[in-house]
Amino acid sequence: MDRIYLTTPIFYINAEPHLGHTYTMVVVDTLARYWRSRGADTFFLTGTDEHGEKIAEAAAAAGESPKQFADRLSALFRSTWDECGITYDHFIRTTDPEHVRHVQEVVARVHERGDIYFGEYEGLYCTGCERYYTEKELVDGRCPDHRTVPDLRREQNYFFRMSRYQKQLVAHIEANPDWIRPERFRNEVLGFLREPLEDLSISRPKSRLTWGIELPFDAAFVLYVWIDALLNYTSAAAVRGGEFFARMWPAAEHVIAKDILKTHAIYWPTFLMSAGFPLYRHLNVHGYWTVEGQKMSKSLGNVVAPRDMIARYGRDSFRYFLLRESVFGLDADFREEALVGRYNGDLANNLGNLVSRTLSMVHRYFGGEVPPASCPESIDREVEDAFRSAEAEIDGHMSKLAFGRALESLFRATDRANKYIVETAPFTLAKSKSEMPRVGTILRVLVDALARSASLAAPFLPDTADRMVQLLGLPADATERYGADAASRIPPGHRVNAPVPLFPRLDAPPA
RNA sequence: CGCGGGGUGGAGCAGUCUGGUAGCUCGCGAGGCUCAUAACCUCGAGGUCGCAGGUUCAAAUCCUGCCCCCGCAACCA
Repeated sequence: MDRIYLTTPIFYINAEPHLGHTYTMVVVDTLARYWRSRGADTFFLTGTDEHGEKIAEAAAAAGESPKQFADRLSALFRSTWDECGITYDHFIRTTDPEHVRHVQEVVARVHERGDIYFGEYEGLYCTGCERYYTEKELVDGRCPDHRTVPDLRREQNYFFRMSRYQKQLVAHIEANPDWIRPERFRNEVLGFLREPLEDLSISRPKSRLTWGIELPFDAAFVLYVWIDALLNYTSAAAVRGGEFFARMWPAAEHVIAKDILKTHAIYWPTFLMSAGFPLYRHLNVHGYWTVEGQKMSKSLGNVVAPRDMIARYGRDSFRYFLLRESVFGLDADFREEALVGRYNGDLANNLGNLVSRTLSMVHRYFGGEVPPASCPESIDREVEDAFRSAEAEIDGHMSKLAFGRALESLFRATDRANKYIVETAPFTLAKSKSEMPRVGTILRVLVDALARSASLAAPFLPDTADRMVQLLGLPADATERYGADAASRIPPGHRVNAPVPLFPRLDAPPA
């Protein structure tokens, strides 16, 4: 696999960025950094979803035009990701003119193909919600939100012949067992698909909503927001030209949260089939975060804002916690106390301390110059092997999105290096002059271990890797290439900087 | 018979698909070291893997039944 086109959902801008969005971003950013460092042709797409009824309403409530509102919120998302150090390649907005053009082109093609027809929809409509409900969604025949009895309404709209592609979709899912992963979500989709698919209403009359993309074949309607939103994925590739599209789009890896499984596993692929595009390579579905055991919600007031966490703990610590403490695909619980525990246990005591004690000894015993490995012993190899194993394990885990496991592997290696210091006791040997060559060799092994740690940690802990590289006196791009050869570029006599604690220990979680 | 997730040493979790000495982090107890961020290292205590049956040479893992917990209005990854 030498190509990868990574996507996050484009976030709907009726809420501010929170823990959930951030998790998705961190996951994809980590994948992007990882694949880039492995030399893969990598593209990372994110953005904002800005059309639709809810945005129009929210804008009105804020006393702004929809476009003004969208500009403001989109900028907020973008700046939040910039502050988090997210390395996206393209930030798409569904209000971008190129996107609008792409959407209209594709919708026109699907229409020409005969997969869009004009029809009438009859359903139970709640005027308060401005949407239709199915009988199942109603509570005692009333709108669950407004407690009112919905009207039976008819509306004429355009429909996408989703039903036409059901068989083909089921066949694809069955032929590609890991196309939707983890498996529980694949099973859920196959469950949906046991029932006949209904065609999808893909228009809204302008009499009801104007904040959307106009249908290319009927100016009286705008496109249903989900079709508009899903097409962001191909849109961003298409604007880069046909060659880019042909090369990268089939390597698409979508990362989403479980709430939008149906749109991505059913609406999207059937629409792609109709449009004549290849399907994406994988749909990767993750779970939700609870906060201190409770559902995160505005009404409970427990929404975790990424900016607050970064301000309090730093980017890498927050990021580390999200990756280390969750299993991709399962729900996870965010507890600040646990974050502090991870910070102290893994980042400060294990990795940070290894950096500290190694550099400290290089300075104390060799004036900051990396000594030559003039006196090797067999135990030295165990440290090198630990990092080599870690690298192989990380590769295995990353291909399965097992971020927590990957980090575990990395920290097993740094832990091995910490034990090595006690086992070889260079600080004891240093008391006798004749042992100094051996002391130097031990420190050389440790400096190499630091370089390797930085290299392996870079996708997960980018700031930390940069700081380690700086402390080691290596060029800033030293972590860009991944792998165990990271160490080989440090010649004897190379000067390293004096240690600065990477992760000052935190005593207690703030209240 | 609504759907889904979960029940593994004191806490939080992994392992369950592809049965075969029950693992990780934290906490706890004892000892050690001093290069280091009150860190680090070693050893130890602590589990009938929700319950009951079944399959098997062998079950946390597969099968059956049962019990308990959580989520399923909206916001929303």
